[in-house]
Amino acid sequence: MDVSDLIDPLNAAQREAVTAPLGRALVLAGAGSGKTRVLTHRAAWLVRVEGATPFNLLAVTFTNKAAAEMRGRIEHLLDLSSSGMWVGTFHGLSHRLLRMHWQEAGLPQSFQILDSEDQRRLVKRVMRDLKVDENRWPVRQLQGFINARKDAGERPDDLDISDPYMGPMAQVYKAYESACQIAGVVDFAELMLRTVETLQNHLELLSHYRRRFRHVLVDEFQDTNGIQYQWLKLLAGPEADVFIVGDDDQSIYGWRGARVENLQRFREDYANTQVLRLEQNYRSTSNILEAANALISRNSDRLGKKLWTDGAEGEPIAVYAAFNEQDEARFVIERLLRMTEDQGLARSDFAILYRSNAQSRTFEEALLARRIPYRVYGGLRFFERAEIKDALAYLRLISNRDDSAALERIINTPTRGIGTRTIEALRLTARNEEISLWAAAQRLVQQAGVLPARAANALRGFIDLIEQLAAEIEAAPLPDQLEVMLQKSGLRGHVAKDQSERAQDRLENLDELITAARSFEQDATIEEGMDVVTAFLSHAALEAGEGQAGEWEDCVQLMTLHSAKGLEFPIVFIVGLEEGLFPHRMSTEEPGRLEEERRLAYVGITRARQQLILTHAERRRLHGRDDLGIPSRFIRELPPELIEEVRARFSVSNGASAMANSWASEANEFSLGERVQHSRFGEGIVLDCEGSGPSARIQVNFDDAGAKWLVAAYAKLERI
DNA sequence: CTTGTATGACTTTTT
DNA sequence: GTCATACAAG
Repeated sequence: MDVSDLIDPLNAAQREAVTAPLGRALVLAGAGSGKTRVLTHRAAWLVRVEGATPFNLLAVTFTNKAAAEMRGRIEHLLDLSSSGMWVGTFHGLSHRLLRMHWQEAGLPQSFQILDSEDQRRLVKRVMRDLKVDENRWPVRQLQGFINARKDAGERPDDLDISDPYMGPMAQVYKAYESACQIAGVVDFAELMLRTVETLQNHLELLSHYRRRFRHVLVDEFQDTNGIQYQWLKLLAGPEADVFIVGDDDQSIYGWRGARVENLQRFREDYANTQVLRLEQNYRSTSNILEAANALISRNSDRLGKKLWTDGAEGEPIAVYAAFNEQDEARFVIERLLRMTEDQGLARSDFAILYRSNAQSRTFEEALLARRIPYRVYGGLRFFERAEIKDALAYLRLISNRDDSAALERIINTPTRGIGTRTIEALRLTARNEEISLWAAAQRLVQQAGVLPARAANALRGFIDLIEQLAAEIEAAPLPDQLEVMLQKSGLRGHVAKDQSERAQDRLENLDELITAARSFEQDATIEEGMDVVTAFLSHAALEAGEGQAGEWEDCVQLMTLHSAKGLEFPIVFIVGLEEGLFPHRMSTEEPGRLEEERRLAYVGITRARQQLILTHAERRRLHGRDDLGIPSRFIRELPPELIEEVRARFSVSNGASAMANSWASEANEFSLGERVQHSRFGEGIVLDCEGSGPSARIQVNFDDAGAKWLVAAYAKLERI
């Protein structure tokens, strides 16, 4: 590919970014401004024009999906089928470094990765051992605390143990850390922190990588947290060429430790940073863009950026006030069906976005009832399913007997007569001797009289089982290892006898696991010195897989606003725009968190290419109770001239919601289901309304004359 | 030790 | 409404 092919498809601003002189460049790239394109073209430019080799590049993002896309596009631009490029996620690349330098990192060679669930279990275990009151310090909170400390780069010794509140938490952190070390496991945050520490403590390694990675590229920089920033600063030394791309307006992961300030900090830490802005949007109509601009302009402390387009104005933004969540779903689906017919759109052109996962259910039910194929993103992923994790825990234990987290998971799964008393005894010994549960088990089995005979026998049976499995499957291909293990451990039988219709699903999942192992063994490139089991287990933890199959099918897309980031759709519905839901109740108190909610709304709006439809419900059943919904402030913050109220109705009987709706003062006044009288057609029931102002139309099902659409301004309907 | 029922919590989520 | 956990009974 020619260099001009690299440059020609770009606009002036993009071109300036791609061809920026070596040094530090910060690209503030608005939604839909072609940031991924700029990043990948920059990488190709470095190789083509600046004389870099792919070997000199380090390109980092957050998700596996984004990393895969980035790699694919760069390789395509460079016409390479594979390369020595380090392109990946922060965690994936850290993992790679730790595998290569496990000794320097102080880890066992076959260390394993704890996912969030494993981590929570282990934190809980540690808290019980320390007799920390779980009512006062909920496990999740402690887990969050530990991760937040690690994300900030802090170890227990950096904390104040004497503080009455912090103290116990710091102790749990410390005990958790040593439990991980004994078991030879690391959590996600540890991957980052341990990498940073390893590089800091081994300057020869650091300078090796700095010499190698002369060009560092980072996407979604606004999502970096403290430790990731440190990580980048370490690897991108003073000499490196650094190219970062981000958008402060799309920072929606502050609650998980992301620090937008890192964008500013980068400018301060790296002198002579060239700041470039990409403000031309190629995605959305100008109506959509203007709405997004108006909304986000209400936030303070922005780095400043205003999106524009020379595209068409497009449709106004439709706002629909539903009575309840069923009506909301009905409206969305009817709209959707009508648009597929009228405009020849595919189902996959529609996205339904919501604030929280619980909202998907109503839409799923409605779609199911109409037999419209759909796909829900998020939810339980493949490698997170209980039966899969049980199976993997056997592999973990076989490959590392000290992995106590794995042992606890399966010591009595399937049930083999090892109960809490026995496990309690193991823990006591393990804690006193500072050894793993496995070592404790061996010790207790050998010492007669410590355990009741029956428990000792059961435990011996378990130890023998693991040893036998280990001997038997050693050196076998991975899928065969799994097969033998599933059979001999009794896990498959255990899953099969679970009497619910889910048993079948679970068995299929286990088969799917074997299939996954087979294709992994065939396709994956495994680092030198890493055995295939370790690689497979790491893969399972780092890439938990999709939640649902069937990506190829043409279906309506349902997802949270968070998971929509980075995607785009011709038609976008944002539903549940009510105070308390979106912005979420828990984020309305602090101004900072409210602004993050607003950015989330901004992200949602800018997903839409052609049309944006917003809905809110007056009543909503949430957590099993009925709630009255006030339309979200985010609707009010949009310029009224860009909005078309599809039908705003007032529930006259209800003072609170009528007041809530008072902002929509020009809307017509009939409710769905209300009985009305017409001079010619007689009595009927309001079925539907559309539009607002003089052109508003209303559909009434008359008792005698049947369903009719009427222009509200002329129909002179009277409420009965 | 297993099973069933009561209780309470309950944004967002990638790695 | 649903999920996970806690506790009591079998």
